[in-house]
Amino acid sequence: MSSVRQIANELGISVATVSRAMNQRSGVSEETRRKVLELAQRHQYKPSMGRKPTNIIGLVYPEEPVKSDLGDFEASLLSGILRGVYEKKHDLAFISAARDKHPDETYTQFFHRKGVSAIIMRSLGDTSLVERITSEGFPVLLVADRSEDPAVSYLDSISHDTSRKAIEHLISLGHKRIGLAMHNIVDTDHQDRESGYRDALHDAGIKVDESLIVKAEANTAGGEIMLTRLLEQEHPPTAIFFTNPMSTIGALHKCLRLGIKVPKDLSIVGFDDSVTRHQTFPRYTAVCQDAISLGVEAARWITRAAQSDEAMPIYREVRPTSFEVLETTSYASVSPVRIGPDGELIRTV
Amino acid sequence: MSSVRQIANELGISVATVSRAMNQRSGVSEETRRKVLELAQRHQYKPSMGRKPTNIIGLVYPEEPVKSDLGDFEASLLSGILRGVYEKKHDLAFISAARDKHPDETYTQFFHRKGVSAIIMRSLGDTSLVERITSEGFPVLLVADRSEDPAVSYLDSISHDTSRKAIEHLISLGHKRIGLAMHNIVDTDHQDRESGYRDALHDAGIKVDESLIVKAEANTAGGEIMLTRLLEQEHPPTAIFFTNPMSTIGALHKCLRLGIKVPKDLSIVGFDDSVTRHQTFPRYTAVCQDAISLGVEAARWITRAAQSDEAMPIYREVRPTSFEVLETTSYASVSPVRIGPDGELIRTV
DNA sequence: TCCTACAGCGTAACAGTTACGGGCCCTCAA
DNA sequence: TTGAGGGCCCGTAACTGTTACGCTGTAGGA
Repeated sequence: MSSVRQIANELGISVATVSRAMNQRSGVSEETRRKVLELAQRHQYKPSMGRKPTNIIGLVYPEEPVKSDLGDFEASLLSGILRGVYEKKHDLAFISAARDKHPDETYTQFFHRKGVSAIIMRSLGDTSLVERITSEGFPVLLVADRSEDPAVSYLDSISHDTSRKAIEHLISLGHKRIGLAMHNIVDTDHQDRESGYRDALHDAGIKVDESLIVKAEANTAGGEIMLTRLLEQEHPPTAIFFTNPMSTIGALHKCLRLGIKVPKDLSIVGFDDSVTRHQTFPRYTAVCQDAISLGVEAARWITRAAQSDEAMPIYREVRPTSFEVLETTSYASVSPVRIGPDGELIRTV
Repeated sequence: MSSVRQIANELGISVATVSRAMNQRSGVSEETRRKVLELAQRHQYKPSMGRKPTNIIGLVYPEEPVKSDLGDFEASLLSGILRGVYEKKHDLAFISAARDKHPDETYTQFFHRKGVSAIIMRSLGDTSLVERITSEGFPVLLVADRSEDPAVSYLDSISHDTSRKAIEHLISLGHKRIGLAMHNIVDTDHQDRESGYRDALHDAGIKVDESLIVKAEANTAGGEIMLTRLLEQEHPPTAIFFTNPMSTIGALHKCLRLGIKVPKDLSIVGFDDSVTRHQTFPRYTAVCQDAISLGVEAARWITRAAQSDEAMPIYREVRPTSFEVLETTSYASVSPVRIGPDGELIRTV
């Protein structure tokens, strides 16, 4: 209905100018460009490229560039997304949201210019971008996070109940001082895990000791740091819940290096996005989410949204996680270990 | 120069028919379609989509669908490729080579139809596809493998010399019976590592014992299997070279579980694509390749190839790997351990 | 005053795609 | 036998967006 020529007529300019304005080419005054983009937005203009429909799904990260090392979670999620997208005969393109978007053009215009008909978004803690894109009416699915905005569709996994179950498991083994080692970037997932931790302790009548909650980066170094920080305390915990796979790995290796026997001296509950829990020594008890199936499901929904012409109903799903007991949790130690000022191991009597 | 209308004229048909034939739409007889595609290939026809240049780089895997779990190497490689592609203001799309390519259309036509101007390919052991695409003149770079075909451009890392250095390191520590644990899918990388192993032993005057060379899948289970198979022998090795990160991890954990002291009882040299060697206990001595920088470099070259109009000169580079001594190699044990029929540990005197 | 340079824009020709309709052939019923 | 329908194949023409080329006006300097 609305074409380049229509916009040109309405503004009393030529189609060439409109096209130039749309594609960030030179030879257009800033004022004309702004008017064109503004009118295009009002008309919900979609370039239809000789009418040929495109079937590319975009995968958008807010950061630029994508952080150098795709973690285990991102890799598993991507595997799942690829599988789902291929199943529906679409392709997948990585799109950088920040790189070459013109400030005056809307995200809708930007994605159309890239030939992308719908996107899957990661938030990494900041959901403002997905809310803005949703408000433009462009089909977008937030994956592995949630948004307060009631218009945003998302697919997340919920770890509150399972985290709570994990802490209850520890309490049932006699643990009373339980540490919580979290990612220092707060998203809803980590809030979930923290509230599960607090609820379990509260219901068991154990007062939360804020000094037992530590935060660091979600990598092996962060795991070592958090373990050390917790065990250097005068009254160290007898069990720790790590909310991230990499920090769990780092902590387990630090224990091996220091001579801390897991689970005899210290019980550890970790988090797993795929099969990492089976690849450590000892295999760790974990709250598990299935990142692959999360990706598959996200891809299935977004391909449907890309194909349907009218707007999809808002979609919100939180998938349950599971709790798997392996080899790193046991009865609370009667003589908890702590780390001395020189890094040596001290057994409290 | 050659347009849809030109092809239509030459065949005495209409542009609509040509367009339909190109895009796998119905309403064209098979014979006409074949004639159109054949002539388009002869004319080196490139659809130029209203003259608008596309700048999407394709990432192509021969298998369909992409194997469910992107390994550490694939994830690191992808990180690097993304970084390089973004740096050059291009986008990256995953393309499935097998999914919806029409048998009669060439790969060049297929990629143009997808809006992809150049591709990076993974081989997974079979280089026939990249050779075929190269022969069509489409810009393609094979990454992390090599091809015999002199027309194929590739970027690989060579591990022969470094593998040899690793074995020489073991020999200098007094090891004489050294096991080789390989991936059961043979590509040039693994051939490299095997020949480095053989050359080092040969030059040291040690006869290769074929029973010390075992193969399995490149995952943790494969590592455990290979370790077991080697140590069950009557004259077990005192050191093992694992040519894959995941099998190295599996073997190290199996050692912890069995009570085999590394490196006192058994020395292990592993392989690393990123930073895995620092995330095990003990940290393992390894032949290291940098998958991220491999990806960055591949992306830089292919974006240049995508932008230049004429064909690029053939590009071939093999990047060196490095050898890093960490905590899993030491002097050859005087009383090598072996695994008994019931899985128990036996110390040979 | 005249010349040059450049930014901004329009005309027209180009690219590829598709709605519509028209032959052609086959089938089936009157 | 003939007419009606229907499906396949294809062409005409109208549509999409893009760009080479040239025009106009303005600013600056010789």
